[in-house]
Amino acid sequence: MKTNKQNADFLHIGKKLTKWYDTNARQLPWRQNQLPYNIWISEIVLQQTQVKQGLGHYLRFIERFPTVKELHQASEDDVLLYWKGLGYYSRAINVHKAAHQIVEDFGGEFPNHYNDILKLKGVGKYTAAAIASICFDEKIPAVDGNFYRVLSRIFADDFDISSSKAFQHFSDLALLVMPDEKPGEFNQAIMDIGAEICRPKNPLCMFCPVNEDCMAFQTGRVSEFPVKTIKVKVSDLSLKYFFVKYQNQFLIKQRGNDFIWKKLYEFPTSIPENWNEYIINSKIVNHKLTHKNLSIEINLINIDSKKEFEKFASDNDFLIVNETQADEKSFPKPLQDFYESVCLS
DNA sequence: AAGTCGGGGAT
DNA sequence: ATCCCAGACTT
Repeated sequence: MKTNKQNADFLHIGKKLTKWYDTNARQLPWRQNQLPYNIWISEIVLQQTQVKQGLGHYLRFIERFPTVKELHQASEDDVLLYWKGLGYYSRAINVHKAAHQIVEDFGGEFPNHYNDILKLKGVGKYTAAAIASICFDEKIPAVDGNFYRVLSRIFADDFDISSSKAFQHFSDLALLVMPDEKPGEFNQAIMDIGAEICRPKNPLCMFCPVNEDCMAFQTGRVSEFPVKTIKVKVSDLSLKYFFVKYQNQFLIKQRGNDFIWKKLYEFPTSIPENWNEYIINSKIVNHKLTHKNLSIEINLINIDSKKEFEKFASDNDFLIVNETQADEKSFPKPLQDFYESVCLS
């Protein structure tokens, strides 16, 4: 940290942001109260997810699992079902595990200090800081992508946000700005400013409450920040599935806890040699993930022998389900789309 | 310290 | 097409 920054007083910036939040905060369901459980779920849902995308999942999740108790009692499959289509499925696995931690390690009471909150599965430094500041008034900056962007612009700071040291760097910077009072409101102010005003592209600097204090804006260099050197690499991946039907039933199996689509259900990836002649339809579905371009071949196959169908399922550990039963499982987006299109036709 | 994990939206 | 999003976990 540069000495001139340490000696200067930037607290007035934080106070302006907190004051702005008082009258400009977005009205969001988890902000109606400050229940740790609701704030926690909202934070997990919104990891790498925009409010617009996560809001519906949040509401359905809270309705199905209103408190830690219901989440603790639920099966992992049920939690995954309510995460279907949201992505980053380890979040669902971990949020379920964390509910068990809260019951077994914290007596069913949500931990009320940063260091304890940090022990929960799926809760890292950002999320622990967000919960601790919003629910328990702890003065810890919740440093995320919004912080990187807002602070890098306010200080015209070219520190590489793709560096593993960025978190520490911007945490130090945040403490120069963060007031002692209302830490939760300050953190949420950065979230809202980052989402609505200090946007990645086309920021609305004319509406920013701290544009007078923003070094990037004052020097006309807002578009130069934040600095990010590492680009995303995208690779190609081909997958092959067989949608094996016998009357109104078909076969599924749960994926492993590694690779993509953790613990979601999928169709068989191979069939017996002599079944090839029963394939009645084959289509290619292209599906884009953040780091992969998927090409998925899905073969539709009708089996008329109940005995063969059940033997294959039994020998290879597949689950036999009908449409209603499948609706209670979580499938990857492209497989869900295919399965729905087959059942509709 | 680097790699990996989804899906949707904006540009 | 490319980038970003209320990041965390594994190696």
